[in-house]
Amino acid sequence: MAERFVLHVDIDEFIAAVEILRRPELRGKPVVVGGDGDPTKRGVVSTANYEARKYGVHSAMPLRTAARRCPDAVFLPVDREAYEAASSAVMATLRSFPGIVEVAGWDEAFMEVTTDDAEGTARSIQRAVRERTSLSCAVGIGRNKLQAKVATGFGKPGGVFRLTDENWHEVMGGLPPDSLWGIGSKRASQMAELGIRTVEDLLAADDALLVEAFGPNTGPWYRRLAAGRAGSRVVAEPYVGKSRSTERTYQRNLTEPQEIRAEVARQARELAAQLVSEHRLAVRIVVKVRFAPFFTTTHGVATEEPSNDEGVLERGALAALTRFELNRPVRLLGVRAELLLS
DNA sequence: TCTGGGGTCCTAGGACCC
DNA sequence: TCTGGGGTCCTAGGACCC
Repeated sequence: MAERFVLHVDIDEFIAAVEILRRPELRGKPVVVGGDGDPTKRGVVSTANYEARKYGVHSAMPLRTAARRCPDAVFLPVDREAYEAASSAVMATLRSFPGIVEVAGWDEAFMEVTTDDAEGTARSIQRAVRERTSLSCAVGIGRNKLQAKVATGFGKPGGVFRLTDENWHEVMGGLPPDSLWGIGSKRASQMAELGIRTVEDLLAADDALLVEAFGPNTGPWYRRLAAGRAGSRVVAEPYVGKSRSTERTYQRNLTEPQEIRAEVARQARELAAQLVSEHRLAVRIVVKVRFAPFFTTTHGVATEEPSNDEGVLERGALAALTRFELNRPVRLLGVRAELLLS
């Protein structure tokens, strides 16, 4: 009997894999992609391949740390366009299967399928992706997005794993809460202080305690995560963004107010051009300043009217900038536009 | 040791209104 | 002298994800 399943497809070491496809001589060597490819500069690892991970290199690690842990690694710059092209090829392959495909990032997607052989379907997907893109993927099988997403982690690399109500408790019960999709390390530490050290503990936790610690919506939602019963429907419609932003970390800290203003103005104009090309209008402009060593604040202003005019965005950003006390060195500046939802 | 860039969603406090 | 309670909006910050 055909049943409904949610699958989660996740390309193995996606960015590194795309790079190695066009530089076959790198296969088998440790490869780290991040920043502009110079590991002496400010920047972090986007993806490391499995050879580099053996040395303890992982995503979001500072490039300098990665270089120290694995000095022999090949460091490559991020090339968005190449990954977007590879991603499109993967998604087109997934859409060739019957069912709903929801893109969830460059290298992952959810699918809602109806089948009497979920594992067989997952294997067919893996075969098609490999044939058409030369990329390898893991597939998680669940009854909702949460189960499918968590399942994929057990299938990596290249495998298939099923996680449903039948085995959720057995597989997840003893794991720490940050094994769940939506709970990170900060929440896990806070939970540990409350005596919640496993998914099972979280499931058994007192609702009032969770509400007090994490808020009226988030607290109960965490318990649903622990039960493996959360996640929205799989939808094919592309997501309509609510904001657009640009930001930049400078290789040397900025100290001159004039230079800081010029950079914020430049980013605001760049953002305006992006909004024009997407036919979107900003209703609010928010400026972000990260002071050295690493302290971040934001201030925003409403635009006089919804707009994507270069002058309006620049004036808004500069107005927001006046709310900061620029008395310390600045390592990052950013401008975000909150968009009119039509 | 040093910590990117692009996003989303939730929370909490204060303003404001009835 | 003392001033309730609820709703909504705005704003900044924090957590999380890829």
